[in-house]
Amino acid sequence: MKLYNTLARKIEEFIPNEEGKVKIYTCGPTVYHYAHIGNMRNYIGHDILVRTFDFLGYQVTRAMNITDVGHLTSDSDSGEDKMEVAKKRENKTAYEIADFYTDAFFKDFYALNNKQPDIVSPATANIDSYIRIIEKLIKDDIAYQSGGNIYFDISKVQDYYCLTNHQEDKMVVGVRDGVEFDNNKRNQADFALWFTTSKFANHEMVWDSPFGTGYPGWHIECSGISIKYLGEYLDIHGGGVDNIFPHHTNEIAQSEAYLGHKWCNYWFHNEHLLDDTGKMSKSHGEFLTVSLLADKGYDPLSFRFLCLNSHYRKQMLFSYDSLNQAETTLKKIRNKIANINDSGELDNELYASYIASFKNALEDDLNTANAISVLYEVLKDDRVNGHTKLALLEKFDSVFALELLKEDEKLENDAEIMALIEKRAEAKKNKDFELADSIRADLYQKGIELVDTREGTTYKIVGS
RNA sequence: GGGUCUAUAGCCAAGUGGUAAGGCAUGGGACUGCAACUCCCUGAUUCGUUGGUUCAAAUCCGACUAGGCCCUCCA
Repeated sequence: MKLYNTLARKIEEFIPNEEGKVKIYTCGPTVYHYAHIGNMRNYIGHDILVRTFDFLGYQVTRAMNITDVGHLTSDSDSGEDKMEVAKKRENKTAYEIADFYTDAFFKDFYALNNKQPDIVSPATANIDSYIRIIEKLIKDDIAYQSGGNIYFDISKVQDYYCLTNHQEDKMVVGVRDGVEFDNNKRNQADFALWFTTSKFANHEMVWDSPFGTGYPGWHIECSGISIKYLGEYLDIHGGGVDNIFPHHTNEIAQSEAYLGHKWCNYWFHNEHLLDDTGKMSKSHGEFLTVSLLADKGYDPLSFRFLCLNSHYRKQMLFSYDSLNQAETTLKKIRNKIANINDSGELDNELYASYIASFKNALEDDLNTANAISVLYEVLKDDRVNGHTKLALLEKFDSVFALELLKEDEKLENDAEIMALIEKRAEAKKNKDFELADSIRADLYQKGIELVDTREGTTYKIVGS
């Protein structure tokens, strides 16, 4: 299995810490707002990673956090907490906000057929882990207290910028609005591990700690949760590319300073989804969620398919045009598969050969576009009998998760529909096409589409 | 300013030194009473521009152009 490793800035052979097992950590959602489809592309990327390891026979353990403790809008003393902003906006408690958006997130997450991570844990449920790490860092003189907060001193670690190649003296402070210089820090790039009440008057989410009543900084949660549930040695840690700096950089610094050894070997980053205004974000452009696409009549799996047609490390421009294409194509594929007769014995040779092609594509840094090409080859290959095709497609779909073999639903009024189909057949036989067409049109109005085949007429739900 | 990534047909894209996969759309045909579904046929003398290396370059190197992302909230 070859994977691009951000830490090495190249594609590398994946070697797990423990043979046959892989531990994966995914940076989860912040839950003060809806997750848009750009966020979801990242989770689809991780899902393909996990399912590929499943397919290859690894035993996967994956953890994901839910960031339910607010993040500041700035790193300095000023700025507002995002959860507090959401509270004002929606007139709810911070915990109500977090619950609401967590539910919304998972609704969309599962609509895309993403596998449930083995461990999902909210930031607020692991405060003890963060305190343990921070205490050790203070004891080791790597973290320090200043202005009521605890900061991580980046000058105490070797190669702080290992993920990015940044040169400190060339960095610009406050490139973005709302980011200000924090005078409490010893070094410009130091980051907060713990905030105390001195910084925020009405902060609802606070906990007691040896450093004062307050709340954790926004990098410590992932280290804390990962180490707590996945142990001291992690195989793969992932997220969106914008997490590389500072979030993942800081995670490496604090985790390795705490553990005293290398922590995670592979860093997996998904590129962004763009719209015509640039990076898809919560603040500009059309705020699109999976639920909104579903409301517009799209199958959420069409979006998944769209993502699989591209590569996770390539920026992808979202447009309705491309989504429509994806939806059409996915329907065609499902139709073709539905027309395959489950005949013949399993052809072991052809089966193995196509599985190998499929595996090759995925092992090449998750080349899903090529894996999909293998799917087309199977569909078109006359040498492969129906039974073998279906077996292959089922196996492929364990990674794609596009419900390629979804059975058409039988409706409750099946008998009624079959009677009408018979009536239409009779009418066609009598060349009464007016009646035949009106039956077809009526059923279409009710959401039932008739499909004429050589073997007779069947039906399906319109749009499926 | 620094770091980093990308550029292949109308669109999505594969390609990692040996002469441009695949899909969608388009156009034509078969099937059909007409449709839908399905099937067959149909596309790039050329890979952002420009130098160079090589017998050979979309692939390697340099320059340029355009765009994205990061530089302490962001997937």
